[in-house]
Amino acid sequence: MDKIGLLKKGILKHLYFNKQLSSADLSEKLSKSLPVVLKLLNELIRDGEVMELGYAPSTGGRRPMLYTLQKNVRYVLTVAMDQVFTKIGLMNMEHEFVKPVRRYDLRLADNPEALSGLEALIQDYIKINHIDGATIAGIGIGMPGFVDVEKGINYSFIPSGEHSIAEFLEERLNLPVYIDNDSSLVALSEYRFGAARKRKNVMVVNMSWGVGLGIIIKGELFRGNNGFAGEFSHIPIFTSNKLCSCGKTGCLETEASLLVLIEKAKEGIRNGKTTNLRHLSDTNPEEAYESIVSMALKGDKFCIEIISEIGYNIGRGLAILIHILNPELIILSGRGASAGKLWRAPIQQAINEHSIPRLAEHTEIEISTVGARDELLGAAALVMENFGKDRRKKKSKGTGIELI
Amino acid sequence: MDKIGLLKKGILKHLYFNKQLSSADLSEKLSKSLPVVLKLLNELIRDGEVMELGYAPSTGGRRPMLYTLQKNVRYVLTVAMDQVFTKIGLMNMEHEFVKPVRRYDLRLADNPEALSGLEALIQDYIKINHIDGATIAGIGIGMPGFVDVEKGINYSFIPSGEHSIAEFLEERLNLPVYIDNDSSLVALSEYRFGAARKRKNVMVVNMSWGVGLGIIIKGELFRGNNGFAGEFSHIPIFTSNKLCSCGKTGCLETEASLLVLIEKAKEGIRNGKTTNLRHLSDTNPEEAYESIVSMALKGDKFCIEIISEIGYNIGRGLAILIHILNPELIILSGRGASAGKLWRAPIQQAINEHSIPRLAEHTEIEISTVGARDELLGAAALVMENFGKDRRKKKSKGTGIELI
DNA sequence: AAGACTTTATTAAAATTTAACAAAAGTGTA
DNA sequence: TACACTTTTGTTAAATTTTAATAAAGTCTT
Repeated sequence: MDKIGLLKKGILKHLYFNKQLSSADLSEKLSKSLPVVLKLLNELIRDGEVMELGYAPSTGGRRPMLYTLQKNVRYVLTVAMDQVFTKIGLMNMEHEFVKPVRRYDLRLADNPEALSGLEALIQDYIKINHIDGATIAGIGIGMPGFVDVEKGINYSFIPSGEHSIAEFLEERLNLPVYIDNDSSLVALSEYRFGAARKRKNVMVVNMSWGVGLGIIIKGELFRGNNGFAGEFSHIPIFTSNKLCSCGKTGCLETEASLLVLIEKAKEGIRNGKTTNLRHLSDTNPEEAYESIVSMALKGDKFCIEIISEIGYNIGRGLAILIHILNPELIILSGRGASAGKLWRAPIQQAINEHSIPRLAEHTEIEISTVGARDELLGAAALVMENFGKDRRKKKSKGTGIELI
Repeated sequence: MDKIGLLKKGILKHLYFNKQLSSADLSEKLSKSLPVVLKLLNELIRDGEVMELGYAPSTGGRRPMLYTLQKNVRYVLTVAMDQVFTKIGLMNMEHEFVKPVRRYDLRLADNPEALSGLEALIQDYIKINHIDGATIAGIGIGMPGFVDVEKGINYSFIPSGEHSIAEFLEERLNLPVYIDNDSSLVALSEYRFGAARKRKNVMVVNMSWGVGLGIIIKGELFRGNNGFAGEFSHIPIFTSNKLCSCGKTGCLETEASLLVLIEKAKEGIRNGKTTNLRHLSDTNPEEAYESIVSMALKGDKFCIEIISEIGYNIGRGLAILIHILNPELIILSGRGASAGKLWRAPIQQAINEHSIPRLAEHTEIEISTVGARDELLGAAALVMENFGKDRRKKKSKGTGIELI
């Protein structure tokens, strides 16, 4: 794509994340001069992509014209995968679903056909909803596992050999495709639409069957050297000998995931603890978790207790994060955020006990309110994040050559 | 300073870190076009700051002219502080000392006069060595404690109230002053001159009386939100009840610093362990540490054992780092690096036991060879890192204003 | 050894930024 | 309330920078 095309996309990207901006705002965000920005804006208006919204109140001088996106010109196809289900939706430029989200069965574990299966689902969704490819900015896919975003490979699921999943789908679907780890996308949606907006250094904990971590550093998603950063679930901090799914012992996950919460609840019920909690489903952890939370929110002491235990353990992990990365904000997000402020006290307690006060007092703790929509929204953000970026990798040359 | 002045400084900065560069290299590093870079280079040559070095070998085309700095035109004043001593030196553009390094007594703990004391030392050094301020690019100071680089405040030592230490010294000395945490500077010098050159995501462990950590992320020193990132010493990962200097228990430092090594050695001697180690100084930990290392390097089994124990504990901490940040490289640096490869086996052992293999295998472990010069060198790098940067903070404006 | 391809340096053309100015509003003072 | 002064946006003109074109110097392939 040519240079000014990329710039126009850059404008659309910023308007996507900010709803309305003045030419001066865009000039600053794009590091381009006002004359250029205004020229491009007028072209975008002419093409029906952008519209004038009216004047903003003065901040002490002439009032700026505000610009916004035309709502129904471009869309993003979003995909959120977990171990058993794959959800697909279509969102407009105002972060709303314009076609109903569909939930497909697609098992990831030990499924050599996962990739072609995924392609078929997307094709199906496009076909059923009569989606015109020309209106699609791109496809964003969130998936569990070790994802190397740059190589486009998932080392845990969706085998694709040495080939890029993203490139494979791009060729088949003829649309830009971006993939990322689910926890990273939860973090991205908190950064763009949730409690982490405009913040620079934020840790987003994805409380779920494991404990994921999305890291925002200097206003960008940080993925580490191979895209594996944020493996919070498996930091070794316990001396109990519980075996973890990863083969080690002492992982945070063995004492602090929602699955552990369910285990504790079941054990309590077996041991005749005083609680209103009744039988919990063995096959549907989602349901079991929601029962525990709703009981806890109604004041059930046992449920509150076990949630506190989990929270305290999470807090121990967070204390380590605070020491190493000194973030301004930690957000508890993902499925587990529905327990809301029940987490706050035990987490804060653990942080107080295990951190240097000067550090802890500079880090806020927030519970996410964006919730379960997070991952599909994050996948959409992933697409728009890359909108207006040149995908071609520039070859790096060595410097400091020998003198002849 | 005007724009082209900053650009020229930018050229000098890159030549400082790279010795010799072609115009094409500089064009890429500065994101400026070749014609501009060549114009500026010619001006710098005319002013006697830069010289042509000759042609580099061809890489398949016309040979590029290489440029380098004139050696004795500009200097950097470097200061490295620890709890009791302050070292000051003067370095040229080839990272060599041009005046002897002087060691001054300056106690930091509970010293309300530390700041004026520091100023006096620098004044003294300038005076004694007849240094012409006009030739100095700036003053870089490394110091222990919680340092907020942006505010220029050290919250642990060198009380300056709410005022900036850097600005205070700048006014008094009439030279640009930059301060930073000692471990950050060790990391910076590894990044610029040591094993971390050209790497993007590197953790540099500063093995000393505590365990510091300097974090390089995306090719830049990462300091966290308040400059407190890298408090590796106090991550809570042990269940032993040893009280730490910070008031908590279980800190890495209580089981993994060089002071602990000395303690273990003394205890061993008291208990009559088989070792060639004799009496260790109670007042000079530096000397005690060096005795242990030299014995270990000669093959003393007991010394090797206790070094291994410390190494293993460090490794446990590193395993956590690897999970969270997925670095490409971890460097063991600082005072403790003199034990060299003795660290390697126990650290690797701990990492193998406590990390997911897929993660661990992507992270190299290196022992620093730069060694004790690190901190003064890092302070010089800090000055040049900021050379050619506009120091004025641009005021950030809010976006997304309401529509009228 | 000739022609195709690379890379750097110089120059000319195109594009962008900066600066200057005009327009529209707020602020302060008599 | 009128009028001068400051602030901020939008437009036009001048200056600068970048991109493209071209020349120069060298490597590589057949």
